[in-house]
Amino acid sequence: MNRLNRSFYLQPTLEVAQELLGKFLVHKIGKKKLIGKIIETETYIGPKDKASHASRGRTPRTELMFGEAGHAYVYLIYGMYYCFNVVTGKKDYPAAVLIRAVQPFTAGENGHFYLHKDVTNGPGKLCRYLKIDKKLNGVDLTSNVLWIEDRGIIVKKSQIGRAKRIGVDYAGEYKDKLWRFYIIST
DNA sequence: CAAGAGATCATCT
DNA sequence: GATGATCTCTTGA
Repeated sequence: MNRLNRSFYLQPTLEVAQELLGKFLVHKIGKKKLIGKIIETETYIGPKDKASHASRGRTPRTELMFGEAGHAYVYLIYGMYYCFNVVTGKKDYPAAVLIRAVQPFTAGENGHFYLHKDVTNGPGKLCRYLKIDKKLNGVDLTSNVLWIEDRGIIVKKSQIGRAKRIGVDYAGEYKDKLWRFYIIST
C-alpha cells in the first residue's frame, strides 16, 4: 500500500482531481476499514469561483479551504447530507476537490478487496456509506484515521471523462467550466 | 419513466 | 430568516 503524502496534494488542483481517480479512500473506525475507490471528482478553485464556498470570502467555515493542502473539508448540505472534499493548493489559496462518487469495497480476509454493489454514486451517498460526518472536518489526510492510498491502479488519460459541474447553475460564468472528472468504463 | 416536493440544519445576512 | 456542491420518495402520464 502506498499512502499519498503531502506532496501529492500540493500538485495543481486539476492534476490532483485527475490523479485521484482510481485511488482508494480509506476511513478507519476502530479495527474496521471502510474503503471506496474514487471514480468521480469535481474541483472548486480560487476566490472567484462562484460555485465555491470560498467565493464569499474567508469565513470560519471556508477557512479550511484557505489552509494547507491535504486536509479533509467536510460540510453539511441541505441539512441532511455530508460532502467530502480534499483541500489542495497552496496556503491562502482556496481550492478543493470534491469526491463525487466512489465504488464501495470491503477488505477480505486474504488482503484482497471485494467490490460490492455500486450504490455510492453521489456525494451524499458516499459519505453515508463511508460514515463521514462533521467530526472528520479538518482531519489531516496523512493521519491514520482517514487517508487515500494508491493500490497500483493506473487510469489512462483516455479513460478520463470531463464534464460540467453539477448543481451549480447559479455560478454564472463558472458554471460551464469542465472541472468534473470521472472514469469512463468500470 | 419523468417530474416535483420534502426532509432538515449550519452558516451567513 | 433564507438557503444550499443532495437524495429519496411520491405522484401522474
